Amino acid sequence: MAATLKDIAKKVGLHPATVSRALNPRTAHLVNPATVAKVRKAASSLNYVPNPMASGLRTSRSHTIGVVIPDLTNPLFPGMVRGIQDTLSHAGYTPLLVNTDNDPAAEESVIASLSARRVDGFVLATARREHPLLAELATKFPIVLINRISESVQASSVAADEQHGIRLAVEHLCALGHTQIAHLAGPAWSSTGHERQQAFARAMREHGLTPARKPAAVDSWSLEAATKTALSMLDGNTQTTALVCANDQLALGAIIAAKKLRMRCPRDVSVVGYNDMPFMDLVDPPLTSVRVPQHDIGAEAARLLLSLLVEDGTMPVKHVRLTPELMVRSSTAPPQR
Amino acid sequence: MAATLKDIAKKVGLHPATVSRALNPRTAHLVNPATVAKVRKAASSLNYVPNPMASGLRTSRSHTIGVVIPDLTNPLFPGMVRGIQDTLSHAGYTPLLVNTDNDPAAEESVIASLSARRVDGFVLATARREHPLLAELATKFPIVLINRISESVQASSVAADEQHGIRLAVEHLCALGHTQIAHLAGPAWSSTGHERQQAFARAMREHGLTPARKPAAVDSWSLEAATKTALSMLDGNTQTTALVCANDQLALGAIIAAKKLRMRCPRDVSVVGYNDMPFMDLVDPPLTSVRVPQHDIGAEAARLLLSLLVEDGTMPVKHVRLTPELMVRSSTAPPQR
DNA sequence: CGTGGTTGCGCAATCGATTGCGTACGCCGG
DNA sequence: CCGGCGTACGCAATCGATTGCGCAACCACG
Repeated sequence: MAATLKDIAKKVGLHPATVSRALNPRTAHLVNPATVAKVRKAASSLNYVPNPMASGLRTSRSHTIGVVIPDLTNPLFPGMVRGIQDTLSHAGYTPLLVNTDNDPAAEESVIASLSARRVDGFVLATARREHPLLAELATKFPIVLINRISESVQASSVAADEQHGIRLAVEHLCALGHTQIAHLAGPAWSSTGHERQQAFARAMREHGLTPARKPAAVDSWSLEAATKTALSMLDGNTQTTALVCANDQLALGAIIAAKKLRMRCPRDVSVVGYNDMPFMDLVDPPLTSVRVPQHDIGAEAARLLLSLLVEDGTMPVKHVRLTPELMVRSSTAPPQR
Repeated sequence: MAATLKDIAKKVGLHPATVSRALNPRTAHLVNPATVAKVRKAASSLNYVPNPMASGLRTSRSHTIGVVIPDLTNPLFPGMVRGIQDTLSHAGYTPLLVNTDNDPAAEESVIASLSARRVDGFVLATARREHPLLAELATKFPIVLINRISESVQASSVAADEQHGIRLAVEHLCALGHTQIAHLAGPAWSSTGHERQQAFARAMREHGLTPARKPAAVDSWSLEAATKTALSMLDGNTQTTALVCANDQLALGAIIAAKKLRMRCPRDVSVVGYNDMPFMDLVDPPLTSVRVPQHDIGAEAARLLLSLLVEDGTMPVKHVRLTPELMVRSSTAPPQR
């Protein structure tokens, strides 16, 4: 059905090998330019499309990249995925997307199946701060971590500048007049949770403030966990006037908790989120949030991985940090005293 | 590096062909059970993983499926994608996910690149009511349409029962006492837009009502377009007390338009959405919306496609309609008269 | 005219798995 | 003991593209 090199060869009266070289930009210089032109014309007239399985078999490169996401239905990730796809596809690579549901066992199995597919590399958004599985994976494949990073893994990464993002949030609250600010922290096993907590402590110090209370950390990035934790943070606590949350789900949970306690946001407590997921401008109240450049994170990660693939020599590990910005909305206001 | 059939063959003293047969469940019966066991043991001791490019080259089946989505950042789709993935991966297939940005030119190019990858079939969420490209694709590949369908394409499909969904919305509004109900319709080129509009007209007739005004249709599924259209619908129109919107983005746009006109939702106008995207319970006001079973739609589509792949004989075209349910929240209330 | 270097291209092996065909062997009944 | 049959397995071709090797033709130069 589909045309092959042999068909083209027959049509132009050349050997398939010559046709192969003529059609491959990297080897076309070995072939007479006039011949190349003839071959090109024949190829397009036959609607020739190279068979990636055949070339992959020979070269043992599949031109596919495994993209491992904890949960695609978390609106943070589709933007990154699109950034990855846009960049990879321009380079002739195809992403193979999988979910792990934040489950390490599922992660191991999807990584195994992607390896079985002979992907050329990985982009992973599932890193934990301690992550032996990825540490080992990094020894066998080119990999790039996104969003969540891991110092225990010897690999390049692309993420938001958490320090900067949290500082924007704290500065904003200070400028509004808040002094009693607390942090609703993400899970400590996640770099994002950990770094944002550290960043919060530092930003508060920089402003000469002490946190309104010790940070409370949720055990998962879910709205339900956040609601529970925020309830225990806010209950009977009239001091705290502002909450910096480690992501938007936590912020939404905090707002729900506040409502349950008959506190109003932002009147009684200001809340800042992180990530600025879609529609956060339409929730009640519209959420002030730190916007991370999702598409850029994905695109940059893909670019990094592509350069790893060409430089089979060990390119130095590179940690890219992209700058977030603060979207100020109505979940923050001056404290009512 | 990786073990091959030949390595196993050498280890157990058999021919690679025999090993291949022993390891393939479909042909294992041709081999002595004792031999099969021996081969299996050797395979696992060598960590043998079959090379999909080699087997694909020989069999000309890639065990990959193209999944074509208009826009992954639209929260409607990730749920479907996950349903597709969950089902396909259990069957040993890998989805290849691409976006089209609702752009027909982009669609053509991504379909071309998936064909170049030699996918075994397609799941498409990009159908228009007239869609020559897909009609032609259906003659060359097994395909299944999801969410949006197309009568001009000879292919199976899985979608929500729009008739039922819209009826739920209209019934709910009637039960609240509304009689002046209008429809904010989606683009007519989309089956979802078209069917929901038809369904609205019929549901109104069934309740002995006439629409408060002719349906106004947006030209794209975007919040911005919806805001503009809803503004012109509601401006100077004090009759209409309720709006059935063709999806959630349109509903959000309608709410924004109402606010701009100093109408309050639900006090002055009730609004019903469609799809029930994530976080629609947290927008202001919490949106009453028709929930479609996203995961099930994806899973069922994948199942349908898989059965198309085994029955290379022409399985009859099948149109599956899954039943939506209404999530009642606070964007609907009895009319204030 | 002979030598050396370059250019253009063909040959054939190779990647790993699959599969049609052939054959050896064992078992059975006659 | 022989013919017939079925089971278990090997052989070799095949899928389509890539690539090391080498041949032949060509040019230039001494």
